Order: sequence, then C-alpha cells, then structure tokens
Amino acid sequence: METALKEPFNREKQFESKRQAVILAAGQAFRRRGYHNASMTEIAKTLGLTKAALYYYVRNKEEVLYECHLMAYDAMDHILRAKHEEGSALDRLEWLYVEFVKMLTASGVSLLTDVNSLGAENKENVLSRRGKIERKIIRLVKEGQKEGVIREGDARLHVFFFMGALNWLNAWYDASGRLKGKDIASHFALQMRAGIRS
Amino acid sequence: METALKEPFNREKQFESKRQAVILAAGQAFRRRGYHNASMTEIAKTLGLTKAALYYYVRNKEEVLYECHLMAYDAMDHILRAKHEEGSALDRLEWLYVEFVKMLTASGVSLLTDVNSLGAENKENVLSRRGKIERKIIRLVKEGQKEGVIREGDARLHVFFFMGALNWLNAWYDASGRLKGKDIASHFALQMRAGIRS
DNA sequence: CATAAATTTGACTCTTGAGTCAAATTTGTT
DNA sequence: AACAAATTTGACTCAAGAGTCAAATTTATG
Repeated sequence: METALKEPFNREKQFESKRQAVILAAGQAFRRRGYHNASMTEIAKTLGLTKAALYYYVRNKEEVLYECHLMAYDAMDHILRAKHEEGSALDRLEWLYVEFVKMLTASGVSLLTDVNSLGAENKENVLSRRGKIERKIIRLVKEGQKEGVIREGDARLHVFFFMGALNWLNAWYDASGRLKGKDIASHFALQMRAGIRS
Repeated sequence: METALKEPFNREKQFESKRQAVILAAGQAFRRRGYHNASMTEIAKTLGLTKAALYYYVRNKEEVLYECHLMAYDAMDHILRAKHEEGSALDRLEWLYVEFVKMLTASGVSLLTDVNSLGAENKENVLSRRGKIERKIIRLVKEGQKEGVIREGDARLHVFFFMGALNWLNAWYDASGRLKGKDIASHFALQMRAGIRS
C-alpha cells in the first residue's frame, strides 16, 4: 500500500515540483537578463546544478520559456476565477488588479513579454492565452461602462493602458528595493481606477 | 567652392543619413522580433543590402542597439525641450504625453526595453539617459502636486504607471491597424490625466 | 573616359551557447 | 549489503549568426 500507491505518486510529484522550480528560476533569469542573455548553464548554476541536469527536467530552452508564460497566465487565470462578485464592475476590476500586482511582486512568477523567441505553435498558444485574459478584462470594463461606473471610450484601449503598467513593472520592480509590493498594488489600483471611472 | 566646401559636407551628410536609416530599420526589426531574433542579415535585406554592407555604416550589432535607444531618447528630449510653459503642470504633462505617443506611433522610432544586451558602458549610458527623462517627468508631477492639481502620493509611482503604457505600446501597436496614433494619444492622455489629477 | 573615392559583396572565420549521451553517482527498497 | 531506479555529470557535437576582408562594382569629378 505504502509503496504501491503513495510512493510512485510522490515520485512524480517530486519530479514535477523540481521541474516547476526550474521553470521559476529560469523565468526570473529571463526577466532580469532577457531570454537570450540568460544561458541554460547560468540558470542551472543558480539551482546548484549543471546544464545537463536541467535537460532531465525539460526538453529544450524554448519549452522553458513557453512554460514561464503559461505559469504567469495560470496565476492570472487563478485570480480571475477567484474573483468575487460583490460590488460594481469597477470594484471587481480594482480587486483583480490589486491581486495581479501582488502576485507579480510576491510570487516570483514573471510576466514575460518575449513571445518572438517561441516557435510558431507555442507563440500562438501564448498569444491566445493572453488574448483570453485580456478579453475577460475588457468584458469587465464594458460591464462597468454599461453600469455607468466606467467612462465611455474604447474598452480595449482602457485595458491596454493599465496592463502596460503591469508589464513595465517586471522591468523595474526589484523585490529587494524599498517599495513594498502591497504599496505598489494599492497605488497602482488607485491610479488605474481613477483613470477610467466616470 | 562648390566642391571644396559643399561636396564633402554633403558626402558626410549622406553617409550619416544612410546610417540613420540603418539604425531606424534595425530598431523596427528589434521591436517587432526582439534584438537577438533579428539578424543583421535580415535587417540588411529590408534595406536591399547585404550584411557586409551594414558593417560599412556601423561597428557592430550592439552599437546599433545602443543607437536605437539613443534615437528614442533624443526624440523624447526634443519634445521635453519644446514643451510650452502655459497651463498647469498637469496640462503641460498631458501635452508631453500626447507628443510622446504621437512620436512613437508616427515617427518609426522604437522605444526598446532590452538594455541587457548592451555592454556595461552602453547600458549605463542608456539607463542614465532614461533616468534623466524620468526625473524630469517626476519633477513635473511634483510641481503639479505643489500646485494642487495632481493627487498626492509617490511621484515616481505615478510616473512608472503611465510610462508603462508607453513601453507596452511598442509591443502591441501596429501602424497598419485600425487604431490611429492620434486617437491613441488622446485616449491615453485622458486616462493618464484622470489617473493622477486631484 | 580615366581615375580615385565611396560603396557593396561573396566567401570566408570564429565564438557562443544549445543540446546529447554514456558513464558515474545518489537514493530508496528489500 | 545489493540491486534498481532516479538523478547528475563531464565531455562532447553542432548550428547559427556575428563579424572580416580582399576584391568587385558603382559614383562623382576633372
């Protein structure tokens, strides 16, 4: 029982969690130095491993980049699914935005922008994934416009504007800096909200 | 006279303008495909040249990236110097922001974010250049706060927020799309202003 | 048109980093 | 301990793209 069921299951689980650690570490390297500037050898070293060992966990570098994107979108989807239904569309949007910023500043997950280093298929998937998320947010903005709590105007532009701040965050945010994630989150949320409320 | 003064001057001018064309074309390639994904051969082809010919105009690829950054910052500095002095600090900031967006959507100049592919010295210069521009904008925001037209709060965060939209613009804006640069500019300006006014 | 300077090219070299693999090592089980 | 499975490694191959250079070609001028 112990060995027949629990053990093999744990093995896979351990493998998977190590694999996730690889993706996470790689994502941070990609974010700090860029996909092409961060070598597999370098990433391996931060994990106390050798390059060859990484290839026990992943097929190739591109797959790692792909998984980094997915990891970020999974985290965002998780927040989107958890969104509570109280308050106006604007309130719900603000809550989402706060969670996004907190996640990006606290979890170690990196929201990357380099989508051109992916092969055609992976790129499509990533863009489709991103598109779905954007569309959900755009829909929320449109609800807000119907409710009258959000200013009229191209909802897509409303969203692109404040999503830009999120992506830019990745370029300048330093976890060891004096700015605390929560503070950024509430500041950004306020600015986001003020920017689009009617 | 004709040959002794005008001619050599024109020659240099022609060389320089061709060189600028190379930088501009490269910048667009870097923006669309990323620095490392865009090969010198590919950039040369868009100019109807061969890779070797590019090296008649530039020392190496990194220098091209460096000049791309400078080109964007020159354009921004140009706008900053031209800023008129009428109106509140918020009005002046809005004017700046509109000009930035118009410049980025109309001029073909690319605002790149890949600073890690530069050598130490060039990277420092670029970051220092960027820092100067940011500081000017932050100063303007602080003026606005003194005047009482801009909401209190960390001026740097105010700025990072809406500068994010500018950087993100480069990732999604397509000159051939249905959205016209001027429309984006006025939409973004409104959203920027609303986000920080008191 | 002769010639010199400017520009462009084809055909190379060289470096870097991704990816491989057989062998070594570690871990867990009986 | 002894065995097997899981994990890690050193030492390699290989491709892609940056950068070079002598020679060819184009352009401007007297």
